[in-house]
Amino acid sequence: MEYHYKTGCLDLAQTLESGQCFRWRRCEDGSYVGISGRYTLNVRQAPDGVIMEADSDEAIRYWLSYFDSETDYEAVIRQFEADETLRLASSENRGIRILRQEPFETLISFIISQNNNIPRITGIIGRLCESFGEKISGEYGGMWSFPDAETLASLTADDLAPLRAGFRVRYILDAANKVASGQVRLPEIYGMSYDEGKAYLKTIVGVGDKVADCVLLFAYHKTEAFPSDVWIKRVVAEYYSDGLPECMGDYKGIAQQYLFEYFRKRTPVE
DNA sequence: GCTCAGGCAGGCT
DNA sequence: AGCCTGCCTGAG
Repeated sequence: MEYHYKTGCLDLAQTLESGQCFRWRRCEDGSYVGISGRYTLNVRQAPDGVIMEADSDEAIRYWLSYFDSETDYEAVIRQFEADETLRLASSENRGIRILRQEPFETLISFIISQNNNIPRITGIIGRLCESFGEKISGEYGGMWSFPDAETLASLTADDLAPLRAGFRVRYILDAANKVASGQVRLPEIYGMSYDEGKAYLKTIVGVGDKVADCVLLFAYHKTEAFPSDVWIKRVVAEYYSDGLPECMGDYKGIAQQYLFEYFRKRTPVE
C-alpha cells in the first residue's frame, strides 16, 4: 500500500545519505529501499513530501515514526536562526531528519563506525546482515534483517572474521553478550535521561562518548546529544570556541547534523 | 612504504 | 582528569 506523507522538511537524499544510517539502497529510479526490524519500505521523493510504499498500515505507522514525523523541524530551524553559522547550515540542509532507528542495530553500527570510513562501515554491516540476519521476502530483491543480540552472542570472533571488522569484533561480541544476557537492557534507555543513558551505554566495551552520543541521538532521539567527531571538533574550534550558542537549546544533536553536512560539503575530498 | 577514516581501551603521568 | 599509543582494514 501507498502513503503520501506531506511535509516540508524531509529530503531523502540528505537524510539517508547523511551517515546516520547505513542500510538504505538507492534504486535506479531514485527511490530508496530500506529495512528496519522486519518492516521494509520503498520511498520516493515528492514535491510536497515523500511517497511511502509498505506492506501494511502498521508498517506505515512504523516508518512515519522512523522518519520522526512528530518533530516540528520548521520550528527548530527558526529557533536556530539566532546564530548566523547555524542559520546558513540549517537553510542548506533543511531536509535532514534525525531518524528513530532500532537501538541494537544502531549500537552495533556505530561500534563498527569507529576509526573507520563510510564505505567500509556499509560493507561490514551488509556482510553482517547477509551472514547472520534473516532473509525477509520482499518485492525489492534480497533484504536481510539485522541479526538480533541472541544470534550474535552465540558466535565467536572466528565466526565474525569474514566481516573484516578488525579489532571491533570483540566490541560487537561484548555488546551482543551484554544485551542478550540482560546485563544491558536497551529498551530502558528510552526512559533514561541523556546522562543516565550515556553512562549506561558506556558500560559496553568499545562504546565511548562518540558512539554513545550517536546511539542516543539516532536511536533514542535524545536531541541533547552532540556527537563530537573529527569534523565537528574543527567546526567547534573555529566557530564555537566559547561554547555552543544558546539557540541550540535541547536540539544540539539536530544542529550537529546541519553543521556536519554544511562543513563536510565544503571540505574538498581531493 | 605512508596516511587517513565520523574512536576507544589501556597505560601513563 | 588529561595526555599518549596501538589498533584491523582497505583506499589513495
